[in-house]
Amino acid sequence: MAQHFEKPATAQDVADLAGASRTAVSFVLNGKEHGNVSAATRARILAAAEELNYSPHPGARSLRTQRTHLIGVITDQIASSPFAGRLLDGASQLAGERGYLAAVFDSGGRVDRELEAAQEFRRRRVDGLIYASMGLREVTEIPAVGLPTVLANCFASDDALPSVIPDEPAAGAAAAQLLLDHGHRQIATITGDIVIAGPWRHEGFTARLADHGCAPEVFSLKQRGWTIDEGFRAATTLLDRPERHRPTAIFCVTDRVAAGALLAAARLGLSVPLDVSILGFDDQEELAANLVPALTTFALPHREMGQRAMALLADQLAGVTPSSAQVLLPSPAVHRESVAGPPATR
Amino acid sequence: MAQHFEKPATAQDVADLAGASRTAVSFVLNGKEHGNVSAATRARILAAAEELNYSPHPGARSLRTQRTHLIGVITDQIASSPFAGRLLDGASQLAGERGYLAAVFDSGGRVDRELEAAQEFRRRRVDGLIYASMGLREVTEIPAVGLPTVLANCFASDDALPSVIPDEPAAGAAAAQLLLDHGHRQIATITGDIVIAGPWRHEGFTARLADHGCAPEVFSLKQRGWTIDEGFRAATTLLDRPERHRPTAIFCVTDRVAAGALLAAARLGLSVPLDVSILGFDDQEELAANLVPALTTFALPHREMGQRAMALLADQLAGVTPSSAQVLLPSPAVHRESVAGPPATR
DNA sequence: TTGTATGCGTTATCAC
DNA sequence: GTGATAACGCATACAA
Repeated sequence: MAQHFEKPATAQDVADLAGASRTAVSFVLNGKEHGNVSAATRARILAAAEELNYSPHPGARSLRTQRTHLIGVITDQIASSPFAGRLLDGASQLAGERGYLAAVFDSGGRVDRELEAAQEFRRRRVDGLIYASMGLREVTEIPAVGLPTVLANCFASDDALPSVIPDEPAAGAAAAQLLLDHGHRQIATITGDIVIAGPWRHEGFTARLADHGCAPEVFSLKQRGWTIDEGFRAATTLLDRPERHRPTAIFCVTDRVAAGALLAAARLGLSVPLDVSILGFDDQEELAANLVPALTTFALPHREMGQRAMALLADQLAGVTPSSAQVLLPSPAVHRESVAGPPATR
Repeated sequence: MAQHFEKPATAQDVADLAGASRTAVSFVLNGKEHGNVSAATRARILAAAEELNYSPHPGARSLRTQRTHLIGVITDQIASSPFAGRLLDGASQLAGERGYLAAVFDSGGRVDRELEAAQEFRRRRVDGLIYASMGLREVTEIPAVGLPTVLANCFASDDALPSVIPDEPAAGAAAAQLLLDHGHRQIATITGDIVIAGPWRHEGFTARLADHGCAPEVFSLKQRGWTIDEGFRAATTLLDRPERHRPTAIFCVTDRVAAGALLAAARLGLSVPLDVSILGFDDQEELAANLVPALTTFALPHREMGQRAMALLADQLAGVTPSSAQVLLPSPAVHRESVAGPPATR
């Protein structure tokens, strides 16, 4: 079965080899033979197509059908984010399964390049657009209106466009539940409102705690945001106390912050998770898994967001109207070593 | 200047509006008006095209010209590598500048998916292929032979395909020079042959040192590879000695190894860079910049590799024969805090 | 200098 | 059941 890449075969070639008409070939290969074609010719056509390694010329097809089976993916910064690859990979993979090809254009967060991307994709006659963001955010100006568009990891203010985003409150609640299940009652959080996800996570977290008659001590980061350093300082404040006033568990809004908290605990001579449990969020590659102890955290569903967004778009292009404007995806827990029960003495 | 995305205009529309022929339109828009078209009609055509926001239908064009202006990029794992985004972004950006659109397919390192990708791209009638690897490596089986192909961050055994890779020996030499320039003479290296880049870097490093009558103490990693843990143990061996037998600088084959070395120094009560300088390699995102002290290292030219590979391919598609089969790119130093001069007492 | 005609490979309509 | 035939939008050889 040698691969020959010489000159691609045409439908006419297939028809000739099969002793049939182009019409028959087209019908068979597109599954439109509604009893229009005999089983015998059908078989011959299939065999001929296989033999010639035939695949229809996408240009010709798009000329006729007005569809390119191309999807444009516009991202901000996502190409240089540690999570980004997974989202893109999920989107690309699902595109393949549905007969589409995904082309990615990274805007680097610059609006002018987003517009440029949209125009380029329009020139290319893409069938639809996916607009993906590195961090969860609300998006106001979506370029390239007029093309079917789905938002991934971002959402439109007015829900004008379908979007798929992580269910942050649910993840916060799951985080609370995890700590409650381990028996913790004296719980602190290090949080912040630098990005939109922070408050949402926190809301779900405190709500679930409240369900169990518990209220966390809240340390709110007001700095520029999310750094290891800030986590270190915040955790030092929370932990540098007599044992009975010290939280037995800290939920950190971010793995970076959690890394700082781990450092702070070590600096104070506290063992994690024996003296205090530390729970992160994000499952940031190369960080969470390599800390000592390895960080228990929650993984944002980046790959799944890419997949679902593409699936939504493919459905829409197939004429299926989306059941809901917004898809919420769970962030599964990643159990590692930084969370255990509270100290026996408490 | 409202954006109207209704029905794309055709060349005929432009011709009608300009009061000219389709031929003239085609000539003007493709720069083929070799004195075939009057300046007046030329101006009218340009104005009409602008007015209608005209862009030629790529399907129709590809049908006619047998070129899709599409480039397929096949990667292994690259979508989930921290460096990957930069390479892809560089390739994608340069593709845009040259009138191409890059579509990425991640094989996840699995050969069957590489073949699948090549076939999909062939079906799509891409004009050429870029084959990009996450880590520098020799590549044996390139699928989709028959299409113009350029290798990025990998190379073919027989140099059958043009490739663009980092100049590892030169980078090693630059690392040596950096330490020499700071006045170091008692130098150690932590290296290994787990990936092909290691020995190449090391070779350049020792050669440059030899030029200055210097020979490093070599600690060769024989373990599975590249981890922080291994770096820690290796550096402990090198540093846990009386001062006069201790190297004043260590060149680590990898940032991960350097991170371990930093830890080891801290554990031994040695200050970096006051007591010992640590030099890394890779400029691994989220790691090198966030270590304490921030790591001085070398940045692999991922973006540039993507750009150059795409440029090479575009040249080749334009009929320019590549000047050399292999392009070597430098890895610039990233000066941070972990390298200084040797202690004054030495 | 401009216009006309043809073919690229498909799909789909419509007589046969 | 099957086989001509038109049309999609563009580039270009050739006629005017």
